[in-house]
Amino acid sequence: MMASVNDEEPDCLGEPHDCVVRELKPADEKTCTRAAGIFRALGDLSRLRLLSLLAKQEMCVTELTECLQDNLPAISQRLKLLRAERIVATRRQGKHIFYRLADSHVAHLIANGLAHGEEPDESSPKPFVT
Amino acid sequence: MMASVNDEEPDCLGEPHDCVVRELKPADEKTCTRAAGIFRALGDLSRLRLLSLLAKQEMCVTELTECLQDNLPAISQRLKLLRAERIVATRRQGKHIFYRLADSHVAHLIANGLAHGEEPDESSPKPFVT
DNA sequence: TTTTCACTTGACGAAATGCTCAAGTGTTCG
DNA sequence: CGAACACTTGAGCATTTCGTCAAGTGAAAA
Repeated sequence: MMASVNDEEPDCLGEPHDCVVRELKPADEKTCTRAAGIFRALGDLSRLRLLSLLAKQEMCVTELTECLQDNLPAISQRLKLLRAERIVATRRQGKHIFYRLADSHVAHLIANGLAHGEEPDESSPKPFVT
Repeated sequence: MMASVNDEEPDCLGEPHDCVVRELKPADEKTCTRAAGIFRALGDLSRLRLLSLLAKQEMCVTELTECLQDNLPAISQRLKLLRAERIVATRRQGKHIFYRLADSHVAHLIANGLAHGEEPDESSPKPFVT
């Protein structure tokens, strides 16, 4: 038995509903993979709090440690992941390594997500963020 | 002993660096939590592919099953999570339940993330993190 | 009412994730 | 040079998350 794809197909599978869209394809696989990677990296409370700081200004690891009231290796681990996803970029200055958001696109994404998070809980008018 | 917050403080902790930002705070906790929840929901390849379809048009579960070539309970589970995060909304019509993106803000966020995912890959291959 | 259909849900195992601790790197300063 | 400093990394763990399967729900047809 190899019911690999669909394990219990509805009878209406091949039939037209009100709108027929069987041939519609999801976005390109590589695009989705990359985008999902970014979203996943942003989808963690500790990392997002960190990024909300970097959205305001460049900071070094020690400063982040102070602002976030967390321990340094933990923060460094988060930064490592964010670096791997190219969400943040670094710059060394003397003994310190300064982190910043990698580009304006990422900054836009974060600002947008936080703006949505600010909205009153249930259904509400949607202010626009560009 | 309770070295709960910082386990190995750098000596420069209280000292000014080139820019002093010790008092800078991350974004509001509730805001971050909500935003991280949304990002986490978008940060999964299967769910993002599904959402890239709903970004194009409203679809019922069976149609999604066809377009995504996946089994129905798996898709229903993903929709359940997306519903919990209020990323999608539903409408019943006869036997079918149609799903759509919950609001334009979410649509904007998804479009934005996918647009970023489309950009030419700067340098390194895939980021893999442990 | 009973049956069918389209979909949802709970439970469980496998895999991925995040944190902590200890050790390691690369830079600067004495 | 060697020591101190700022940060990174690897390993081990507890927790979370995801897909699968079987059973359940509610609307509509019979």
